[in-house]
Amino acid sequence: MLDINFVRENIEAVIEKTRLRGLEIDLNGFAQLDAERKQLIGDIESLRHKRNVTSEEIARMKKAKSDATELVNDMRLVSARIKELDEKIKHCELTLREMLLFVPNIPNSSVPKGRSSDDNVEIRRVGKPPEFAFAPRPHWEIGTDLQILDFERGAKIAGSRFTLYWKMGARMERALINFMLDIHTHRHGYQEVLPPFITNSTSLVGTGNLPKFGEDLFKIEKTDYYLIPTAEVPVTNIYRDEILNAADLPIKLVAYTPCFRSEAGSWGKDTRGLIRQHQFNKVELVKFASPADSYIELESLTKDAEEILALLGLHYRVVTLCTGDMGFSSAKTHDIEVWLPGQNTFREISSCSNFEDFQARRANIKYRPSANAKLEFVHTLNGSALAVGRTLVAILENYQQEDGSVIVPDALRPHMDNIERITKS
RNA sequence: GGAGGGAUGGCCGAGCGGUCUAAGGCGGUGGUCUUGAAAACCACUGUACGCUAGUCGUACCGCGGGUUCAAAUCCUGCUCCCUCCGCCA
Repeated sequence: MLDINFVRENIEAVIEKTRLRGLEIDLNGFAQLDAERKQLIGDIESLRHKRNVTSEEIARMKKAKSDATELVNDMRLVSARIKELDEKIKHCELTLREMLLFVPNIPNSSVPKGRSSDDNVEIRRVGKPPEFAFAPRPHWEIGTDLQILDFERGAKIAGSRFTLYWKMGARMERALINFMLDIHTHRHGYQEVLPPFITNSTSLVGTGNLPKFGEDLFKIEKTDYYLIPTAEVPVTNIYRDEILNAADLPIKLVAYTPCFRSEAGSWGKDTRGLIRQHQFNKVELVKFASPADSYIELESLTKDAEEILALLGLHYRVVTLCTGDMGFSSAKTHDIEVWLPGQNTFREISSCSNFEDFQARRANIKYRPSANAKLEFVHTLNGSALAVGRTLVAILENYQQEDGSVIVPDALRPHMDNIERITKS
Protein backbone atom coordinates (compact mmCIF):
# COMPACT_ATOMS: atom_id res chain seq x y z
CA MET A 1 0.00 0.00 0.00
CA LEU A 2 1.20 3.47 -0.82
CA ASP A 3 1.30 6.24 1.76
CA ILE A 4 -2.02 8.09 1.65
CA ASN A 5 -0.17 11.39 2.10
CA PHE A 6 1.99 10.59 -0.89
CA VAL A 7 -1.00 9.67 -3.03
CA ARG A 8 -2.86 12.82 -1.99
CA GLU A 9 -0.03 15.01 -3.19
CA ASN A 10 0.94 12.96 -6.27
CA ILE A 11 -2.25 11.55 -7.74
CA GLU A 12 -1.17 12.16 -11.33
CA ALA A 13 2.27 10.66 -10.74
CA VAL A 14 0.74 7.57 -9.15
CA ILE A 15 -1.57 7.04 -12.13
CA GLU A 16 1.37 7.59 -14.48
CA LYS A 17 3.65 5.11 -12.67
CA THR A 18 0.87 2.55 -12.62
CA ARG A 19 0.50 2.97 -16.36
CA LEU A 20 4.14 1.87 -16.69
CA ARG A 21 2.94 -1.48 -15.40
CA GLY A 22 0.28 -1.55 -18.07
CA LEU A 23 -2.48 -0.97 -15.52
CA GLU A 24 -5.14 1.69 -15.30
CA ILE A 25 -6.28 2.53 -11.80
CA ASP A 26 -9.34 4.47 -10.90
CA LEU A 27 -8.63 7.22 -8.42
CA ASN A 28 -11.67 9.28 -9.37
CA GLY A 29 -13.26 10.66 -6.29
CA PHE A 30 -10.19 10.03 -4.19
CA ALA A 31 -9.35 13.70 -3.67
CA GLN A 32 -12.96 14.61 -2.95
CA LEU A 33 -13.45 11.76 -0.50
CA ASP A 34 -10.15 12.57 1.18
CA ALA A 35 -11.17 16.23 1.61
CA GLU A 36 -14.57 15.20 2.93
CA ARG A 37 -12.91 12.99 5.50
CA LYS A 38 -10.68 15.80 6.65
CA GLN A 39 -13.66 18.14 7.06
CA LEU A 40 -15.61 15.53 9.03
CA ILE A 41 -12.68 14.87 11.33
CA GLY A 42 -12.42 18.56 12.10
CA ASP A 43 -16.13 18.66 12.91
CA ILE A 44 -16.18 15.57 15.08
CA GLU A 45 -13.13 16.59 17.04
CA SER A 46 -14.57 19.95 18.02
CA LEU A 47 -17.79 18.23 19.09
CA ARG A 48 -15.85 15.71 21.14
CA HIS A 49 -13.90 18.52 22.73
CA LYS A 50 -17.17 20.18 23.67
CA ARG A 51 -18.45 16.92 25.13
CA ASN A 52 -15.31 16.35 27.17
CA VAL A 53 -15.37 19.85 28.61
CA THR A 54 -19.09 19.75 29.35
CA SER A 55 -18.87 16.32 30.96
CA GLU A 56 -16.42 17.70 33.45
CA GLU A 57 -18.75 20.59 34.09
CA ILE A 58 -21.62 18.18 34.70
CA ALA A 59 -19.48 16.22 37.11
CA ARG A 60 -18.68 19.39 39.04
CA MET A 61 -22.32 20.45 39.17
CA LYS A 62 -23.46 17.07 40.37
CA LYS A 63 -20.83 17.14 43.08
CA ALA A 64 -22.12 20.58 44.10
CA LYS A 65 -25.67 19.17 44.04
CA SER A 66 -26.87 21.67 41.45
CA ASP A 67 -29.17 20.90 38.54
CA ALA A 68 -27.38 19.83 35.34
CA THR A 69 -30.44 18.71 33.40
CA GLU A 70 -30.04 21.36 30.71
CA LEU A 71 -26.43 20.47 29.99
CA VAL A 72 -27.24 16.77 30.01
CA ASN A 73 -29.95 17.32 27.44
CA ASP A 74 -27.59 19.37 25.28
CA MET A 75 -24.99 16.65 25.41
CA ARG A 76 -27.54 14.06 24.44
CA LEU A 77 -27.85 15.87 21.10
CA VAL A 78 -24.11 16.35 20.76
CA SER A 79 -23.48 12.66 21.30
CA ALA A 80 -26.07 11.72 18.71
CA ARG A 81 -24.37 14.02 16.22
CA ILE A 82 -20.96 12.55 17.04
CA LYS A 83 -22.28 9.10 16.33
CA GLU A 84 -23.64 10.26 12.99
CA LEU A 85 -20.35 11.84 11.94
CA ASP A 86 -18.43 8.81 13.13
CA GLU A 87 -20.34 6.57 10.77
CA LYS A 88 -19.70 8.93 7.86
CA ILE A 89 -15.99 9.03 8.65
CA LYS A 90 -15.78 5.27 8.88
CA HIS A 91 -17.41 4.97 5.50
CA CYS A 92 -14.96 7.47 3.99
CA GLU A 93 -11.95 5.72 5.46
CA LEU A 94 -13.10 2.30 4.38
CA THR A 95 -13.59 3.49 0.82
CA LEU A 96 -10.23 5.28 0.75
CA ARG A 97 -8.42 2.24 2.11
CA GLU A 98 -10.19 0.01 -0.37
CA MET A 99 -8.97 2.29 -3.19
CA LEU A 100 -5.41 2.27 -1.90
CA LEU A 101 -5.32 -1.52 -1.48
CA PHE A 102 -5.84 -1.87 -5.23
CA VAL A 103 -3.00 0.48 -6.19
CA PRO A 104 0.21 -1.42 -7.05
CA ASN A 105 3.63 -0.43 -5.79
CA ILE A 106 5.60 2.22 -7.64
CA PRO A 107 8.53 0.74 -9.60
CA ASN A 108 11.96 1.86 -8.42
CA SER A 109 13.58 4.37 -10.77
CA SER A 110 16.25 1.81 -11.69
CA VAL A 111 13.66 -0.58 -13.17
CA PRO A 112 13.71 -0.76 -16.99
CA LYS A 113 10.52 0.47 -18.62
CA GLY A 114 8.69 -2.05 -20.75
CA ARG A 115 5.42 -3.77 -21.56
CA SER A 116 6.09 -7.48 -21.27
CA SER A 117 8.69 -10.13 -20.50
CA ASP A 118 10.25 -9.33 -23.89
CA ASP A 119 11.47 -6.07 -22.39
CA ASN A 120 13.16 -7.63 -19.37
CA VAL A 121 16.90 -6.94 -19.20
CA GLU A 122 19.41 -9.76 -18.85
CA ILE A 123 22.09 -8.66 -16.41
CA ARG A 124 24.27 -11.76 -16.33
CA ARG A 125 24.61 -15.29 -17.59
CA VAL A 126 26.52 -17.86 -15.56
CA GLY A 127 27.91 -21.26 -16.54
CA LYS A 128 27.43 -23.00 -19.84
CA PRO A 129 24.67 -25.17 -21.24
CA PRO A 130 25.64 -28.86 -21.28
CA GLU A 131 26.35 -30.43 -24.65
CA PHE A 132 24.65 -33.62 -25.65
CA ALA A 133 25.60 -36.23 -28.23
CA PHE A 134 21.91 -37.11 -28.42
CA ALA A 135 18.65 -35.19 -28.42
CA PRO A 136 17.99 -34.20 -24.79
CA ARG A 137 14.54 -35.16 -23.58
CA PRO A 138 12.10 -33.22 -21.41
CA HIS A 139 11.98 -34.13 -17.72
CA TRP A 140 8.51 -35.65 -17.88
CA GLU A 141 9.82 -38.36 -20.19
CA ILE A 142 12.99 -38.90 -18.15
CA GLY A 143 11.09 -39.01 -14.85
CA THR A 144 8.35 -41.26 -16.13
CA ASP A 145 10.81 -43.72 -17.68
CA LEU A 146 12.84 -43.84 -14.47
CA GLN A 147 9.58 -44.42 -12.58
CA ILE A 148 10.33 -41.59 -10.19
CA LEU A 149 7.62 -39.20 -11.42
CA ASP A 150 4.05 -40.51 -11.72
CA PHE A 151 1.81 -37.94 -13.38
CA GLU A 152 -1.08 -40.31 -14.02
CA ARG A 153 -1.48 -41.38 -10.43
CA GLY A 154 -0.98 -37.81 -9.21
CA ALA A 155 -3.93 -36.87 -11.37
CA LYS A 156 -5.93 -39.82 -10.07
CA ILE A 157 -5.29 -38.98 -6.44
CA ALA A 158 -5.98 -35.27 -6.72
CA GLY A 159 -6.32 -34.00 -10.29
CA SER A 160 -4.29 -32.42 -13.04
CA ARG A 161 -1.25 -30.42 -11.94
CA PHE A 162 -0.58 -32.82 -9.06
CA THR A 163 2.28 -35.28 -9.21
CA LEU A 164 3.26 -38.37 -7.24
CA TYR A 165 7.01 -38.75 -6.68
CA TRP A 166 8.47 -42.24 -6.21
CA LYS A 167 11.71 -43.52 -4.71
CA MET A 168 14.75 -41.52 -5.89
CA GLY A 169 12.44 -38.78 -7.14
CA ALA A 170 10.99 -38.28 -3.67
CA ARG A 171 14.48 -38.74 -2.24
CA MET A 172 16.01 -36.06 -4.43
CA GLU A 173 13.22 -33.57 -3.71
CA ARG A 174 13.86 -34.02 0.03
CA ALA A 175 17.62 -33.82 -0.48
CA LEU A 176 17.26 -30.55 -2.38
CA ILE A 177 15.19 -29.03 0.43
CA ASN A 178 17.83 -29.99 2.99
CA PHE A 179 20.69 -28.91 0.75
CA MET A 180 19.18 -25.46 0.20
CA LEU A 181 18.32 -24.94 3.87
CA ASP A 182 21.81 -26.01 4.91
CA ILE A 183 23.54 -23.62 2.51
CA HIS A 184 21.41 -20.65 3.50
CA THR A 185 21.64 -21.24 7.23
CA HIS A 186 25.31 -22.26 7.39
CA ARG A 187 26.84 -20.22 4.63
CA HIS A 188 24.56 -17.20 4.18
CA GLY A 189 23.48 -16.51 7.74
CA TYR A 190 19.72 -16.98 7.49
CA GLN A 191 17.68 -18.21 10.45
CA GLU A 192 15.50 -21.18 9.64
CA VAL A 193 11.77 -20.98 10.37
CA LEU A 194 8.93 -23.41 9.77
CA PRO A 195 5.70 -21.42 9.52
CA PRO A 196 2.05 -22.50 9.21
CA PHE A 197 1.12 -23.57 5.67
CA ILE A 198 -2.25 -21.90 6.08
CA THR A 199 -2.83 -18.22 6.86
CA ASN A 200 -5.78 -15.96 7.48
CA SER A 201 -6.90 -13.21 5.10
CA THR A 202 -5.22 -10.45 7.12
CA SER A 203 -1.81 -11.97 6.44
CA LEU A 204 -2.57 -12.16 2.73
CA VAL A 205 -3.59 -8.50 2.67
CA GLY A 206 -0.28 -7.75 4.37
CA THR A 207 1.77 -9.17 1.51
CA GLY A 208 -0.53 -7.84 -1.22
CA ASN A 209 -2.11 -11.13 -2.36
CA LEU A 210 -5.50 -9.89 -1.19
CA PRO A 211 -7.87 -8.24 -1.87
CA LYS A 212 -6.96 -8.20 -5.56
CA PHE A 213 -5.71 -11.71 -6.27
CA GLY A 214 -8.06 -14.01 -4.39
CA GLU A 215 -8.67 -16.10 -7.53
CA ASP A 216 -5.07 -17.31 -7.43
CA LEU A 217 -5.51 -18.83 -3.98
CA PHE A 218 -7.02 -21.99 -2.55
CA LYS A 219 -9.46 -20.98 0.15
CA ILE A 220 -10.76 -23.38 2.75
CA GLU A 221 -14.53 -23.29 2.59
CA LYS A 222 -16.51 -21.66 5.39
CA THR A 223 -13.36 -20.40 7.11
CA ASP A 224 -11.00 -17.45 6.79
CA TYR A 225 -8.16 -19.88 6.00
CA TYR A 226 -6.15 -20.00 2.79
CA LEU A 227 -3.42 -22.41 1.70
CA ILE A 228 -0.26 -20.34 1.29
CA PRO A 229 0.82 -19.57 -2.30
CA THR A 230 4.38 -18.98 -1.02
CA ALA A 231 6.24 -18.89 2.31
CA GLU A 232 6.52 -15.15 1.75
CA VAL A 233 3.03 -14.79 3.23
CA PRO A 234 3.47 -16.44 6.65
CA VAL A 235 7.12 -15.43 7.01
CA THR A 236 6.64 -11.73 6.20
CA ASN A 237 3.69 -11.70 8.60
CA ILE A 238 5.83 -13.03 11.45
CA TYR A 239 6.44 -9.41 12.39
CA ARG A 240 3.05 -7.95 11.46
CA ASP A 241 2.06 -5.20 13.92
CA GLU A 242 5.48 -5.29 15.53
CA ILE A 243 8.32 -2.84 16.02
CA LEU A 244 11.76 -4.21 15.18
CA ASN A 245 15.06 -3.19 16.72
CA ALA A 246 17.19 -1.18 14.32
CA ALA A 247 20.25 -3.06 15.57
CA ASP A 248 18.68 -6.38 14.53
CA LEU A 249 18.31 -5.35 10.88
CA PRO A 250 18.64 -6.89 8.45
CA ILE A 251 16.68 -9.89 9.75
CA LYS A 252 17.30 -12.80 7.39
CA LEU A 253 14.94 -15.79 7.46
CA VAL A 254 14.75 -18.93 5.37
CA ALA A 255 11.76 -21.25 5.26
CA TYR A 256 10.85 -24.42 3.47
CA THR A 257 7.15 -24.74 2.73
CA PRO A 258 4.91 -26.35 0.18
CA CYS A 259 3.07 -23.76 -1.91
CA PHE A 260 -0.45 -23.98 -3.27
CA ARG A 261 -1.72 -22.06 -6.28
CA SER A 262 -5.00 -22.32 -8.10
CA GLU A 263 -3.36 -21.33 -11.42
CA ALA A 264 -6.64 -19.81 -12.49
CA GLY A 265 -6.17 -18.23 -15.87
CA SER A 266 -3.31 -20.46 -16.95
CA TRP A 267 -5.37 -23.27 -18.44
CA GLY A 268 -3.44 -25.03 -21.13
CA LYS A 269 -0.11 -23.51 -20.03
CA ASP A 270 2.70 -25.88 -19.09
CA THR A 271 0.29 -28.76 -18.77
CA ARG A 272 3.02 -31.35 -19.09
CA GLY A 273 5.51 -32.05 -16.38
CA LEU A 274 6.35 -30.43 -13.07
CA ILE A 275 6.69 -26.83 -14.18
CA ARG A 276 3.27 -25.53 -13.19
CA GLN A 277 1.69 -27.45 -10.32
CA HIS A 278 -1.10 -26.70 -7.86
CA GLN A 279 1.27 -27.84 -5.11
CA PHE A 280 5.03 -27.47 -5.13
CA ASN A 281 7.89 -27.14 -2.67
CA LYS A 282 9.93 -24.02 -2.28
CA VAL A 283 12.72 -22.73 -0.06
CA GLU A 284 12.18 -19.03 0.44
CA LEU A 285 14.46 -16.26 1.68
CA VAL A 286 12.86 -13.29 3.45
CA LYS A 287 14.61 -10.15 4.68
CA PHE A 288 13.52 -7.22 6.80
CA ALA A 289 15.92 -4.35 6.09
CA SER A 290 16.37 -0.67 6.78
CA PRO A 291 15.37 1.49 3.80
CA ALA A 292 18.94 2.69 3.29
CA ASP A 293 20.21 -0.86 2.77
CA SER A 294 17.38 -2.59 1.01
CA TYR A 295 18.81 -2.44 -2.50
CA ILE A 296 22.14 -3.79 -1.33
CA GLU A 297 20.18 -6.55 0.38
CA LEU A 298 18.27 -7.28 -2.83
CA GLU A 299 21.53 -7.89 -4.67
CA SER A 300 22.95 -10.14 -1.96
CA LEU A 301 19.68 -12.04 -1.66
CA THR A 302 19.76 -12.70 -5.40
CA LYS A 303 23.38 -13.88 -5.13
CA ASP A 304 22.41 -16.20 -2.26
CA ALA A 305 19.77 -17.79 -4.48
CA GLU A 306 22.14 -18.03 -7.43
CA GLU A 307 24.72 -19.89 -5.40
CA ILE A 308 22.41 -22.91 -5.17
CA LEU A 309 22.36 -23.16 -8.95
CA ALA A 310 26.10 -22.62 -9.19
CA LEU A 311 26.77 -25.36 -6.62
CA LEU A 312 24.52 -27.71 -8.56
CA GLY A 313 26.40 -26.87 -11.75
CA LEU A 314 23.34 -25.54 -13.53
CA HIS A 315 23.51 -22.90 -16.26
CA TYR A 316 21.37 -19.84 -15.61
CA ARG A 317 20.83 -16.18 -16.28
CA VAL A 318 19.54 -13.30 -14.19
CA VAL A 319 17.07 -10.82 -15.64
CA THR A 320 15.68 -7.63 -14.19
CA LEU A 321 11.95 -7.50 -14.77
CA CYS A 322 10.68 -4.47 -16.63
CA THR A 323 7.88 -2.29 -15.27
CA GLY A 324 5.25 -4.19 -17.23
CA ASP A 325 6.26 -7.65 -15.98
CA MET A 326 6.64 -7.03 -12.24
CA GLY A 327 4.34 -8.29 -9.53
CA PHE A 328 1.80 -6.02 -7.87
CA SER A 329 3.69 -5.44 -4.61
CA SER A 330 7.24 -5.29 -5.94
CA ALA A 331 9.36 -2.19 -6.48
CA LYS A 332 12.09 -4.15 -8.25
CA THR A 333 12.48 -7.81 -9.17
CA HIS A 334 15.30 -10.00 -10.45
CA ASP A 335 14.26 -13.32 -11.91
CA ILE A 336 16.72 -16.18 -12.08
CA GLU A 337 16.11 -18.45 -15.05
CA VAL A 338 17.65 -21.89 -15.32
CA TRP A 339 18.55 -23.56 -18.58
CA LEU A 340 16.33 -26.51 -19.50
CA PRO A 341 17.89 -28.42 -22.43
CA GLY A 342 14.90 -30.74 -22.77
CA GLN A 343 12.81 -27.71 -23.68
CA ASN A 344 15.68 -25.68 -25.16
CA THR A 345 14.82 -22.63 -23.06
CA PHE A 346 15.42 -20.71 -19.84
CA ARG A 347 12.70 -21.08 -17.19
CA GLU A 348 12.11 -19.00 -14.09
CA ILE A 349 13.36 -20.82 -11.00
CA SER A 350 13.55 -17.86 -8.62
CA SER A 351 12.08 -14.40 -8.28
CA CYS A 352 13.83 -11.97 -5.93
CA SER A 353 12.05 -8.74 -5.04
CA ASN A 354 12.39 -5.62 -2.97
CA PHE A 355 8.96 -4.44 -1.85
CA GLU A 356 10.38 -1.35 -0.15
CA ASP A 357 7.77 -0.23 2.42
CA PHE A 358 4.74 -1.43 0.42
CA GLN A 359 4.17 -4.61 2.41
CA ALA A 360 5.46 -3.11 5.65
CA ARG A 361 2.79 -0.43 5.48
CA ARG A 362 0.06 -3.00 4.82
CA ALA A 363 1.34 -5.31 7.53
CA ASN A 364 2.39 -2.48 9.87
CA ILE A 365 6.01 -3.50 10.43
CA LYS A 366 8.14 -0.66 11.79
CA TYR A 367 11.50 0.07 13.35
CA ARG A 368 13.09 3.03 15.10
CA PRO A 369 16.06 4.26 13.03
CA SER A 370 17.81 5.67 16.12
CA ALA A 371 17.01 6.46 19.74
CA ASN A 372 14.32 9.16 19.96
CA ALA A 373 13.73 9.09 16.21
CA LYS A 374 10.25 8.52 14.81
CA LEU A 375 9.15 5.05 13.85
CA GLU A 376 9.52 4.16 10.19
CA PHE A 377 8.38 1.26 8.07
CA VAL A 378 11.03 -1.35 7.32
CA HIS A 379 11.67 -2.61 3.81
CA THR A 380 10.75 -6.22 3.07
CA LEU A 381 12.38 -8.46 0.49
CA ASN A 382 12.09 -12.04 -0.54
CA GLY A 383 13.15 -14.54 -3.14
CA SER A 384 12.89 -18.20 -3.94
CA ALA A 385 16.07 -20.09 -3.26
CA LEU A 386 14.91 -22.09 -4.96
CA ALA A 387 11.69 -23.51 -6.34
CA VAL A 388 12.45 -27.14 -5.49
CA GLY A 389 10.34 -28.90 -8.12
CA ARG A 390 11.83 -26.80 -10.89
CA THR A 391 15.31 -27.48 -9.55
CA LEU A 392 14.62 -31.20 -9.79
CA VAL A 393 13.40 -30.62 -13.34
CA ALA A 394 16.65 -28.82 -14.17
CA ILE A 395 18.76 -31.63 -12.72
CA LEU A 396 16.87 -34.30 -14.66
CA GLU A 397 17.19 -32.40 -17.92
CA ASN A 398 20.77 -31.15 -17.53
CA TYR A 399 22.25 -34.34 -16.08
CA GLN A 400 20.41 -36.83 -18.27
CA GLN A 401 22.45 -39.53 -19.98
CA GLU A 402 21.89 -41.27 -23.27
CA ASP A 403 20.90 -44.50 -21.50
CA GLY A 404 18.08 -42.70 -19.66
CA SER A 405 19.86 -42.49 -16.32
CA VAL A 406 20.55 -39.23 -14.51
CA ILE A 407 23.82 -38.28 -12.79
CA VAL A 408 23.38 -36.83 -9.30
CA PRO A 409 25.25 -33.48 -9.02
CA ASP A 410 28.28 -33.72 -6.72
CA ALA A 411 26.99 -31.15 -4.26
CA LEU A 412 23.81 -33.12 -3.69
CA ARG A 413 25.38 -36.52 -3.09
CA PRO A 414 26.09 -36.04 0.62
CA HIS A 415 22.36 -35.48 1.06
CA MET A 416 21.52 -38.62 -0.93
CA ASP A 417 23.62 -41.35 0.66
CA ASN A 418 26.35 -40.54 -1.88
CA ILE A 419 24.35 -42.02 -4.71
CA GLU A 420 25.99 -41.04 -8.01
CA ARG A 421 23.36 -41.91 -10.52
CA ILE A 422 19.65 -42.55 -10.75
CA THR A 423 18.81 -45.55 -12.86
CA LYS A 424 15.64 -47.47 -13.52
CA SER A 425 15.28 -50.08 -10.78
C1' G B 1 -16.28 -30.76 22.62
C1' G B 2 -17.44 -29.31 28.26
C1' A B 3 -16.24 -26.01 32.73
C1' G B 4 -13.63 -21.90 34.61
C1' G B 5 -9.94 -17.68 34.45
C1' G B 6 -7.55 -13.83 31.70
C1' A B 7 -6.06 -9.80 27.76
C1' U B 8 -3.89 -2.39 30.31
C1' G B 9 1.98 1.69 27.37
C1' G B 10 8.88 -1.64 24.87
C1' C B 11 8.17 -5.28 29.33
C1' C B 12 5.82 -6.35 34.35
C1' G B 13 1.71 -4.52 36.90
C1' A B 14 -2.38 -1.11 39.68
C1' G B 15 -6.73 1.05 38.22
C1' C B 16 -14.79 2.84 43.28
C1' G B 17 -18.51 5.20 35.70
C1' G B 18 -16.80 11.69 36.49
C1' U B 19 -9.49 15.66 40.25
C1' C B 20 -7.02 14.57 33.28
C1' U B 21 -6.82 8.28 29.15
C1' A B 22 -3.52 5.42 33.28
C1' A B 23 -0.28 4.67 39.92
C1' G B 24 4.16 1.96 40.68
C1' G B 25 8.28 -0.91 38.94
C1' C B 26 11.66 -2.59 34.99
C1' G B 27 13.90 -1.22 30.54
C1' G B 28 15.54 3.01 27.35
C1' U B 29 17.56 8.20 26.60
C1' G B 30 19.95 12.56 28.65
C1' G B 31 22.38 14.66 32.91
C1' U B 32 25.06 14.94 37.95
C1' C B 33 29.00 12.32 40.34
C1' U B 34 33.64 9.36 38.58
C1' U B 35 40.32 8.92 35.60
C1' G B 36 36.66 5.48 33.23
C1' A B 37 32.73 2.21 34.33
C1' A B 38 29.18 0.40 37.82
C1' A B 39 26.08 2.02 41.71
C1' A B 40 23.30 6.17 43.42
C1' C B 41 20.55 10.53 42.38
C1' C B 42 17.76 13.98 38.89
C1' A B 43 15.00 14.69 34.40
C1' C B 44 12.73 12.82 30.11
C1' U B 45 10.58 8.54 27.94
C1' G B 46 3.71 5.34 23.61
C1' U B 47 1.25 5.68 18.64
C1' A B 48 -1.70 8.08 15.00
C1' C B 49 -4.33 12.14 13.22
C1' G B 50 -5.87 17.50 13.15
C1' C B 51 -5.29 22.67 13.10
C1' U B 52 -5.92 28.23 15.41
C1' A B 53 1.14 25.02 15.50
C1' G B 54 0.25 25.26 21.40
C1' U B 55 2.63 24.51 28.62
C1' C B 56 -2.87 22.90 21.87
C1' G B 57 -6.90 19.46 20.43
C1' U B 58 -8.82 14.38 19.22
C1' A B 59 -8.57 9.13 19.27
C1' C B 60 -6.38 4.60 21.06
C1' C B 61 -6.41 0.12 27.78
C1' G B 62 -7.33 -7.47 22.67
C1' C B 63 -11.31 -6.47 18.42
C1' G B 64 -16.51 -4.97 17.25
C1' G B 65 -21.35 -3.47 18.97
C1' G B 66 -24.45 -1.51 23.12
C1' U B 67 -25.94 1.29 27.82
C1' U B 68 -24.76 6.50 29.62
C1' C B 69 -24.46 13.53 29.50
C1' A B 70 -19.75 10.69 30.46
C1' A B 71 -16.77 3.78 29.72
C1' A B 72 -10.03 1.00 30.75
C1' U B 73 -14.18 0.54 34.38
C1' C B 74 -21.12 -1.77 33.12
C1' C B 75 -23.67 -5.21 29.18
C1' U B 76 -22.98 -8.12 24.68
C1' G B 77 -20.67 -10.76 20.38
C1' C B 78 -15.91 -12.23 18.50
C1' U B 79 -10.54 -13.36 18.65
C1' C B 80 -6.43 -15.04 21.26
C1' C B 81 -4.03 -16.97 25.78
C1' C B 82 -4.08 -19.94 30.50
C1' U B 83 -6.12 -24.00 33.91
C1' C B 84 -9.07 -28.48 34.50
C1' C B 85 -12.05 -32.55 32.09
C1' G B 86 -13.00 -35.48 27.57
C1' C B 87 -11.15 -37.04 22.77
C1' C B 88 -6.92 -37.50 19.76
C1' A B 89 -1.54 -37.65 16.06
